[in-house]
Amino acid sequence: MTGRTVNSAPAHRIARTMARKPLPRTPDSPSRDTGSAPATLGMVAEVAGVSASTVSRILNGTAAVSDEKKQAVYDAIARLGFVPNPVARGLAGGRTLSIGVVTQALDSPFYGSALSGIEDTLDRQGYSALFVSGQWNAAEEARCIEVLRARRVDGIIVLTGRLTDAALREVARALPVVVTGRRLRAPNLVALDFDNAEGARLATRHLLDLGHRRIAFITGDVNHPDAVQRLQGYHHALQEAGLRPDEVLVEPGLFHEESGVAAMERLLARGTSFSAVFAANDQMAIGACLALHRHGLRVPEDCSVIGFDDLAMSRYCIPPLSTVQHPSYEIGRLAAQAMLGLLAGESPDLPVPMPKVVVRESTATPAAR
Amino acid sequence: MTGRTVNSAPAHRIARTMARKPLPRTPDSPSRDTGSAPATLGMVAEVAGVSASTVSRILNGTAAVSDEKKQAVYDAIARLGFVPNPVARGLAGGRTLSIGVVTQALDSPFYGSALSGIEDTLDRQGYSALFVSGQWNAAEEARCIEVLRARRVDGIIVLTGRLTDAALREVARALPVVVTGRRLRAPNLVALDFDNAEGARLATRHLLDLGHRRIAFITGDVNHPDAVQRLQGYHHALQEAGLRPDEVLVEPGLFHEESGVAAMERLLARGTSFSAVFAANDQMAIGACLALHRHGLRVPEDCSVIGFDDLAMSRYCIPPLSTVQHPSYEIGRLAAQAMLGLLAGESPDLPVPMPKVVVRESTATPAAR
DNA sequence: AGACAATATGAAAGCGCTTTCAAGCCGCCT
DNA sequence: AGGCGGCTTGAAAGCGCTTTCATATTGTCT
Repeated sequence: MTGRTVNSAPAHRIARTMARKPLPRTPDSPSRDTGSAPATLGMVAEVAGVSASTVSRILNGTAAVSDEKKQAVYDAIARLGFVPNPVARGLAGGRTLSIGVVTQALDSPFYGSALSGIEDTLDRQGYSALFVSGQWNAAEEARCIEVLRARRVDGIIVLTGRLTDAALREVARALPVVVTGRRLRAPNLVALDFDNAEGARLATRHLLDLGHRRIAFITGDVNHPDAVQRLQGYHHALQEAGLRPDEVLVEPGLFHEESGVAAMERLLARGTSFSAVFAANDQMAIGACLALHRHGLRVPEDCSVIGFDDLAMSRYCIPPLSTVQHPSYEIGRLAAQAMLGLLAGESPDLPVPMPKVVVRESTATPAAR
Repeated sequence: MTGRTVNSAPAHRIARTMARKPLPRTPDSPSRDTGSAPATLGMVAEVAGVSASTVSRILNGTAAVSDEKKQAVYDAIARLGFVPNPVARGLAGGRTLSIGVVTQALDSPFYGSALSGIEDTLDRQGYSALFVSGQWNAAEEARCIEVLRARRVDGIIVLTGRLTDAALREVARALPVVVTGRRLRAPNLVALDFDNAEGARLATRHLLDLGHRRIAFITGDVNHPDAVQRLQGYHHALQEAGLRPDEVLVEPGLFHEESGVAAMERLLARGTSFSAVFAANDQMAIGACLALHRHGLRVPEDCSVIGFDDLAMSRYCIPPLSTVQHPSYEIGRLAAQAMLGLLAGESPDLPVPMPKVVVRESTATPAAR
């Protein structure tokens, strides 16, 4: 009866079909709580001796209900162990109590903690997060958003991402949107922009203050807005100090460790001197440290290194990495809060923390020569 | 009309209520594709001149349909940009094409990549993953599972976790379950057990082979099954080598970097000699390295260090960390595959990769004294 | 040629919940 | 005392889709 064969169906269709009613569940002992089919609102109504509408009203607080019935309903709910079905709720009410989150990678140390911040905040309000990763790719991101919309999420949080502002605005016409890592004004959308340029300026400034003059910079992926802002901050600090940026000291990176070692290798191979390097994120800074180490150069004695992001692990590098605090967990939390605000019909205006440099042991006064 | 005030409603209720129809969406230009209400199956049916049932059948391949109508329907789908609503699908069909994943933390380098493996695999089959984190806490995990069941996921993947086997079996009575990090047989459940003890034995063995005799061990959180298995493996290797485990060399840790430095500090403070240390995971190994560094001890010259997990970053430590390969992405992938298998009514039996030691630069022959 | 089995299709009944809509009740006003 | 407004409540109509069930069409067999 269940194992109907469907020849023309694609593979996963067959799977779905066969999976139907996977457990014929023994239909004995009618009202056991675990194992038996979950209670429905209708069952609660019946047990409580009221109508479904009343139960719904009590659940949602959408209308006044007499205390007497309220009590009866609560009792019935407890007795049946009833939990409202969010799927049905989503269909009927148009809300699913779930928020889509477009991230770039689930396994990135930076985004990971932002996701954590989002989850914690949302969960507290009964919302669930649906994470999908865009793999640093605009097309993929667009697909993610389609998936999320298809799943009828109540709102979408985009962590940085490569979509155009216009695309985001378009999405916001249908759904509240919170986006990090860019400045953008649009109805039904809030942008949480972390001041990357300022952070980069501070990092460079820290190096300058220590007395460094030849400061190399390892950029992030230049397709990524954060990367260009950080480069600007680096330039800005240099100019403030009356230094002329030297293109020879700027090496492209891709935001991951390997690109950090590669960039440092190139810097070293080139033979230009520098006494410090600023990497556009901690992962590349760590890679750069390793490359220096391989060349017998000590950090910070022979070369100071500063990163960006202040990943949890940066505190445990050898030597512990000086870096710029980029509070990802906090940013995740703020993004989630902003979303909750939007959902509540407000136009939240949350203060994004300012970057701060965290001085640890990878930066020092340049060696006197 | 929309801004009805509901005094008795709790805060987030109000939010929900006010959020209704957040965009009165300009009801102009009737059938634009973006922005206007998404197409429904009914609309497709109408445009194609067939019944809804037929469209559904085509979509699901649940019955033969004439090529002619099929074509008409495909055309209509394309024209309207129709995407089936998974919420409605979930309600009607009992399936939501979503899989719940109970993890311990979203921001852990180890779990992060497992999640990545799960997402990649599931996504390819049209499933979405719903990640919730149990924060290393059985009660919280149980709550997570409740949330997932309430959301009517089609199955649940539990990454390790602290739930009892019995609890898991119980969950498996209602939903297919895949669990990692334990050995367990039950209907409708597959357990993917990585051989932690063997991995630990190999790591210890590696140190022994190098000539180390006094090998310290930093355990993981002893409430965590992985931790005890790894301790067993350590003991096992010692015994194989005819060495008597010395309790003085075993220090408890909590699986994170800070606990690694603390454990190493205690080891050092104690004054007992050892020429190598095996930490139950890479994060603690990294912490241990830092503590050694702070005491002016070099790795591996003064003390060899080996970790466990082979995190992406371990390759970039200074020195690059020798460790045991624990392919988390692959494990995530396998877990997802197992779930798909279960959903297809099979009893998948997937081979979990065996641990392998990865020798890098943090382990070496003990210094001759 | 008539009967019977396939085959293709549509109508309709849900899935579990929200939300009008309308009705029943009560108390208060003039 | 009659009527009107406010409160509580239930019936019923969906939300968008799947899945019987029944009906029409065709083909096949004797």
